Amino acid sequence: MVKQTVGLKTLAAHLNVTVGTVSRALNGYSDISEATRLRVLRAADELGYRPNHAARRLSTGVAEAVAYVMPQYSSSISQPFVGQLLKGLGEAVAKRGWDLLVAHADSAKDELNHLDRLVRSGRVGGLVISRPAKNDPRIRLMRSLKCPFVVHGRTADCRDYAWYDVDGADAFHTAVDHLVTLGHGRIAFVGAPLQYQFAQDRLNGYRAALEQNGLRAVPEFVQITEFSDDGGELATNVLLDLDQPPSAIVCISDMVALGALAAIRARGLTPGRDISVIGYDGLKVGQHANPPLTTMAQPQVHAGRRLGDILLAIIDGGDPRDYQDLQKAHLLRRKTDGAFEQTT
Amino acid sequence: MVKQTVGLKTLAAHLNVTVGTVSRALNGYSDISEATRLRVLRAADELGYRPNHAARRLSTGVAEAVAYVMPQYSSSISQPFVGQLLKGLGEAVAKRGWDLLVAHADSAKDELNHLDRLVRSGRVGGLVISRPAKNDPRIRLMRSLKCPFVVHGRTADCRDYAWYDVDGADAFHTAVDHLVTLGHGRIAFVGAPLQYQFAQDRLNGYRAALEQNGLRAVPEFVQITEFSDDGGELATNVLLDLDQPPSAIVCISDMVALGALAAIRARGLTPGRDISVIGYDGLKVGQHANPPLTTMAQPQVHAGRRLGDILLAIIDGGDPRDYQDLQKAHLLRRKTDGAFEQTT
DNA sequence: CTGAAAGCGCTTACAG
DNA sequence: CTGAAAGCGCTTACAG
Repeated sequence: MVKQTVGLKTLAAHLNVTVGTVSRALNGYSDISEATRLRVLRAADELGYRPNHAARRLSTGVAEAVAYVMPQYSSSISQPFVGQLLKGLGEAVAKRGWDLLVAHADSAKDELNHLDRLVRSGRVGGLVISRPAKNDPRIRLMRSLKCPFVVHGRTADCRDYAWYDVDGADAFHTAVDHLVTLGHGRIAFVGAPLQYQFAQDRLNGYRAALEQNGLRAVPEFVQITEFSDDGGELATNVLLDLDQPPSAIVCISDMVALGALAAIRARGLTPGRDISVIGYDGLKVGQHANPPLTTMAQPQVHAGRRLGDILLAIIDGGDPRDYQDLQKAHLLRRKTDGAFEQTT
Repeated sequence: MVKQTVGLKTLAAHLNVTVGTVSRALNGYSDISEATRLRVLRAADELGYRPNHAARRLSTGVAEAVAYVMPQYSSSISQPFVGQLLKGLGEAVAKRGWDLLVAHADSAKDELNHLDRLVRSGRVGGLVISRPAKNDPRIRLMRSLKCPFVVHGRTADCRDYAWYDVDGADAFHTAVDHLVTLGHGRIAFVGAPLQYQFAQDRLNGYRAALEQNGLRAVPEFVQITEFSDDGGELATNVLLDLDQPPSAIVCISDMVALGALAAIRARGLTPGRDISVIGYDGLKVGQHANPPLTTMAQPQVHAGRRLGDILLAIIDGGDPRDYQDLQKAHLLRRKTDGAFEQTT
């Protein structure tokens, strides 16, 4: 509603030149006399000129904006990193004076519609998609629209697009190896529904490590549950009720692990002594758990910043396949991993 | 970069009418024959028409977008709620087909500049500003630009604009009252720098409750520290080192309270028995603390949704003073509040 | 080096 | 009820 008070026209009149000249001076064209350029720049600054964004976009056809697609799986756990990510992303696009939009939808279908509208109406010139499903329709959509995008995470086949991910398979392999070193042989996995690739990756890592360490894969030791502390608590209770319960549990996230700790404590057992637990994420709050949670910590690379830089590079014409960034998580030992003790 | 493939022109040609007619049909003008409207709507749907956003904005002058200004104080604690808030805000604006932008800046000066650009270039038609300082320059800016805005929180003088806030003074009054009921007389406050109004409000509530309960205000019992768990730990150590330490501590946030618990445990004391702690926020993770954290929980009203609705109402011409929403927090007892025991 | 003018894709009075 | 046309505020070949 704020009426555009000073536009190119005002500026031009003020300086006794045409709007074309003002525009070229402002946009750094080379065929403008230094004197004119300076006069224009000064006047623009003094009068507080702000180019009308819509007009420029209509004229140039470039959106000067990208969107972040909020993860659908919005349980408590997903929240902490959203703020961080947005901050980094914002920084990356701000360097160029571009805008950052956030897109969100309740149902998958709404989301596709929303994204289609966003890119086809010319609102955004690129997208970052987070937490993809195994065969994510959003990725197919962006492909068909030929819209630049980068994925935070990976799908089953991730050869042909840009992505940034942390190696979940490797992380769970490491976690299991660590527990084996501590003497554990009965190691369980508490995971989330496998439609999300990250859930599958982490399970794969667990299984591979079991096999490589010559451990038998006990079917009941794989519990798929809700991606939350409550889910973790439920699943852990099932594990503890087994005739032969595990002596260690790797959890798909710190939040799930927090639930596992609660279940263990509720039985009068001590996590880290009677049964080991390792989480994933490296959340700061894990440090305040009871006892402090051992976890596979994600590298503190600023994922948002990196995703933004990648997206801009692709928009500039870079080959998406040149931007595939796989980070490793590392073991952060706190107090919930301990040596196996042949008590019972 | 995706060329606008089907525009009004394509549609018009396809239907043998003019673009004006198509536009009017699409926008629900009343002076269009039902038959034409249907034909147009169908064709638009079939051809997958998406109006060019920039063109429409240039033509109508309305931005069809609002921005959320990320809080500057971006320590770990601020993150959890950002995701939630954005989701609610997104829902509110999506109902109208508007976009949600996020703005963020490192320095206060950058931020003002950024916001000025955002509104004066016509990118957004309204703003939600969170966590205001006592006399927030962003609010002054929006006023001078006559740009609609709603504040998440309040400043010292909040009579003339729209806001949504939780009553921090009341919450800390309640917390202190509760501790007094439990027999505590030496109650400390761990807070954050007072440039932020919420920090001042909560301190005010603490002080008012002290006075009303006839308790002496001990200057050393007010500790201003960094807004984080580390800050809470530091401040609590100072309190415990006092000749006459407090028997209870109210903390400005759950994250700060988590730090307080760590400091207490480190001395072999038991929170909730030897010394009581009450946090603020009602974060789920507090439940997994050692022991589970008693806290003043914020109401589960969807703040983002509410902020969005308020902003849109104001943009529609509503009087900002009609949209001032003060919610109350409530005491959520877990395990860190206990009766005072005259031991020492 | 600068001016004059067309064009980006919509919306919306104004005729008829 | 529909058409013809101006206009939103920029950018950018094209002349000169």
